[in-house]
This record gives sequence, C-alpha cells and structure tokens, in this order.
Amino acid sequence: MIDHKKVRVRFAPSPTGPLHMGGVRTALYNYLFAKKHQGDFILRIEDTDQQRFVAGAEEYIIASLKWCGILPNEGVGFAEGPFSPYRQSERKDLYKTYVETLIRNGHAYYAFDTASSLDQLRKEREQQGSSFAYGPQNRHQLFNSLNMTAAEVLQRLNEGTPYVVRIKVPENDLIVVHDLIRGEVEMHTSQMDDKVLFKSDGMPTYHLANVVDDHLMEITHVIRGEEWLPSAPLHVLLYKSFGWESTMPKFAHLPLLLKPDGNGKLSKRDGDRLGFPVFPLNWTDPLTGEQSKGYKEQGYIPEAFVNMLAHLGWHAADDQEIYSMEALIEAFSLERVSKSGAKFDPDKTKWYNEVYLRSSTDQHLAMLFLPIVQEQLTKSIPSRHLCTSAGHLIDAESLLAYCNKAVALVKDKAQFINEFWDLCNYLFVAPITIDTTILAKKWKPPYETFFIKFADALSTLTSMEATQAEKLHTAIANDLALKPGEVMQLLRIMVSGQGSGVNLFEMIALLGGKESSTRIEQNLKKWLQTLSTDAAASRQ
RNA sequence: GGCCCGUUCGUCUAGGGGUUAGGACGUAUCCCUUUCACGGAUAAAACACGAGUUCGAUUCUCGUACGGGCUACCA
Repeated sequence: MIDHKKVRVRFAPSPTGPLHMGGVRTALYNYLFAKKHQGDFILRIEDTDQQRFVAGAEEYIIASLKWCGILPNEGVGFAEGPFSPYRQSERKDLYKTYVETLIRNGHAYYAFDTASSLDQLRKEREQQGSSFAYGPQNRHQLFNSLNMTAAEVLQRLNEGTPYVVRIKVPENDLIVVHDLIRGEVEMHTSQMDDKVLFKSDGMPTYHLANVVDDHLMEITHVIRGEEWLPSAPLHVLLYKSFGWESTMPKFAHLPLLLKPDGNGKLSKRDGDRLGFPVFPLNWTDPLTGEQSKGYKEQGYIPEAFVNMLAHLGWHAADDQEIYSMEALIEAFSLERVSKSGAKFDPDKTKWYNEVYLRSSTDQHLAMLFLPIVQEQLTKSIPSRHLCTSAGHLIDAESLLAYCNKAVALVKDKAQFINEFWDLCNYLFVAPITIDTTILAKKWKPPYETFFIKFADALSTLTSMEATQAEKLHTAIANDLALKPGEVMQLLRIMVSGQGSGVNLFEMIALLGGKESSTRIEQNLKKWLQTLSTDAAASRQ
C-alpha cells in the first residue's frame, strides 16, 4: 500500500517541568523525519494533568526548541495552523463527544469505583503476591455501568456521582503494533486492562487525547519514546474502536537515553551528580527555586548539541560523525534508529562542542565572547591599553574587533566559549601577579639586559606583526649571545604573568609595542625586587 | 511478580552466514612544538552465555542470563 498522504508528525510534551534532553531528541527525530519527507512538524502541548502543571514549562519547551533550531510548522508558540488549538486543555470539550461515541458503541463504559476502593484492591492483591488489573476478569464484579441497568447509570450520572470512562478491552484478541523500528509487536488483549480514558475531572487521559488528536490533526507517524511501547496496543485498539484503522498513523518507538554509569533512565539527578546538564536551557523551579543548568548557558553551541543528540540512537551507514542539520535531514531514516537504549556520554558531547567551536568563524565567536569580556572588564580594574586616554573603556565596536583577534588565538585551546576568558584574560587586563616559581627556576642575571633592550625596542613600535616581534626577539638575544629559546618562557611571564598561553609573538603583536614594553618593564622591576629581598633574607 | 523491548571494544556505533569485526569518544605512547593546545601517527580494547540449523554462526532459531521500560483517574 503506497501512502500518498503528506507526512505529518508531532512532538507532544506535557508542561510538567523543563524539557529533558531525551525529549529534545524525540522532537529532533520528529523534525528530521518531517523535513526529510517534506512534511509538517507540529508542537502539541499535552496539558491534561492539572495537578502536575508547572508554570513556565510551556515557554521553556518553546524556547528550547528555538535554541536548537527544531522549529515546528504549526503549534503552540509557533504558527497557528488549520488544526488549532494545539493545547489539549483548550480541546477539552472535543474529547467528551468522542468518548461518548465509544460508550454508545460498546467500546467503553462508565466506572464509579472510587480511587480509594481501587487502591484497597491493589493493596490486597499485592499482599497475596499478585497484582490488580481492572479488566475482563473482574469488571463484572466492580462498580460500573456494565453491571447496571441503563436507568441506574442515568440516575448516578444525574446525581453527579463522580465517574471515569474505561475502555472495554476485548476478551480474546491479538493486537499487533507495526513498529518502524522494532517490527511487529504483539500483545494479547488478555494481558491488557481497561485503562481510564476519561477522568472524573472532565479531562481525557493521555491515551484518549493522544489518539483523538493524532487522528484529527492527520498525523501520519507517531515517533515517541520507548516508554510508550507497552501502551501502543491500547492505542491501536482505540483506533480500531473509533473505526479509524485505515488512517491509523505508523508507530516508531525510540530507544531510551540511559545514565552514563550504572543502570536506568537518564535523569536530572545524574546531571547533578556527574556534572553535566540534562536540560537544553537553564531552569529554575517556580515552586522550590531549585536551579538546573542548561547546555546553552554552559557554553554549548546548539548545532553541536543537536549533532550529539542525533547520534544517540541513530547512525548513518558511513563513519561520518559531524552532521549539520541539513545533512541530518538528508541522511535520516527511522530504519537506522537503533533498538537498544543509549548511555549518554558527557565526554563525547564536549568533543562535539570542541569540533564546532574550532570550525566556527572568529567573527561569530567574537560576538559571543564580547558580552563576557564586557562583563569581566566592568568587574576588574580596567586594563590600560583597553582604555581611552580619558580612562574610559574603549567602545564596543573596537572591543569587538579586538575580541576577534583574541578569539583567533585561543579558540584551538578551548572546548567552550566560557573558557575563553580564563584562557586569555591577560590579553585584556594586565596581570597582577607573575609566576615567580618558573622565574626562580630559569632566571640568569644576563637576562635582565635582554628584557630592558627588548622592552625598549618594543616601546617605539606602534603596530607590528608577530613575525616582527619574533625577529626583534631573536636579534636582541643573539646580540647578547643568548639562545632565543632560553628566554622565551620568561618573556611570556613578563608579558602575561603566566608560563603558558597563546602564541607568544601573536600575543605581543596584539597587545601592541607600548603595552607590551610597559608590562615587561613593570614585571621585570617587580621580579628584581623579589630577587633582592630574597637575597637579603637568605643572608641573614 | 506479570507483560513488552533489548544485548558488537569502557561509551556511541558500523557490519552481517566465511571479515585482520570498521569508525568515533575516552585512555596510553610517540611525532610536531618556546608553553598549553591543535594536528599527525600508533597501541590496548568488543560480537553475554548455552544449545540448534549449517561445510561454516558474531550474523538465523530457541533457551538462559543480564539490562531496560510499563504495570495510576501521570504523561
């Protein structure tokens, strides 16, 4: 059977908290599949549980998808398409009419059992070492419309007795779910129970709302997490009961994301414990005030995050690891999604970011680095060379140009933009302390002359290339019968305070002759003072 | 417990009846190098186990073990 229908898929989270990275991956696979087949990708908010609703969660989901570049064609927070509304709480009345149809056709029934009576039954069965399931075996002994006359049912309904609606699972049938990833999954109806479809608060359960909406919104493929596989037969049964079998969507159940160590599903706790984000964006719980870190704020590049996520459970036939969103769309197929759960690897995630960082343009990185620099500069004593003569910080435009050059020097040394400042703050602010441990180890008296001469030569240069600084360095060293290499690390300390860092001569060129020579003179003086006081101390 | 799904290096995975079982992350060593990196090279590292089918099984079948999920008027 060839399907000519336009592909339409959906991501349907419930706003019960921040969107987990596993959820982002589900959204991503839906998005990739839709784009691959020139289809539509829909965001539907499944807010049928009033108890678990969390303020801000919906906005968080939308913002997360936007940051990742996973953009729905229709849905809450995006374009309102022809199937509006996309928030289930706003579709409340709809579900009731559908559930009534089911009751009329004998596929569902009213149940008046109280939650506590069912709890009691569960407890009793548990103590006996078995379990309780509301279904074909016992539904004729329970408090529901199957065991009442129509008049009795009507009376209770009119009296306002709280009720739920349950599906009436057939007693002897085999339900087959055709899963695009797992093949045929069979379940006998004797293993299923009469799940609640409609709650006493007037809201549908996930099962009902999901099937009704997917049908109404003309969804062709349901791509969701593996935790839904056990209830997939129930959903198939619902499609059958509604008479929608011919247009039933195809199913694909994605493998779960697992903890990096140990066993089990990846959870927020693991991130806290092992020190990596589990959420795309920072999140503060509105009730507890508890904070969770996000990939964005930790300095991850969204493309790297998406690339990593795509490979947690999917892989193309080749050995390629780096895929842009366009390349992912091109290469993606549900058939190549793996069946087994994937343990999340924080190290590989960092590596992905490193790769994307290195391939980013200096311009782009400078834009991201600029606000960090501005914040740091206002915190610390302004660096002389980044001030105007009046003592104000240089303007943002010039600072951006400077960042551009700085970024070019550090980007190969970092995995994250957040590390840039620690790695090269001496390019912006003169060092307060210098590494005297290395100086003490390598210092020889003749070096003093070298530094004086070098600083002197630099002070006259307004602008220079790195090669110029290097030639100058070599020439002066040679004049003093020194090997250029032996003073290099010491020179680095005189300029940056540290024994390691960005390319030495590029650094000097960027700082400029005047700033470099000033730093050398001051730090040399500081060092010589340290030497003499140490000498005085040891003489006593 | 019951039901469902799964199992290739430590991790993500490619492969698939006959292969030196491939790649990536991580790890180790070496090269490059003023430092730290980048880069380059090399190495160690896997088919859960037991039967069956077969000339031959990591690949197919069954079982066992192990792992995961579900088992709410949560999604």
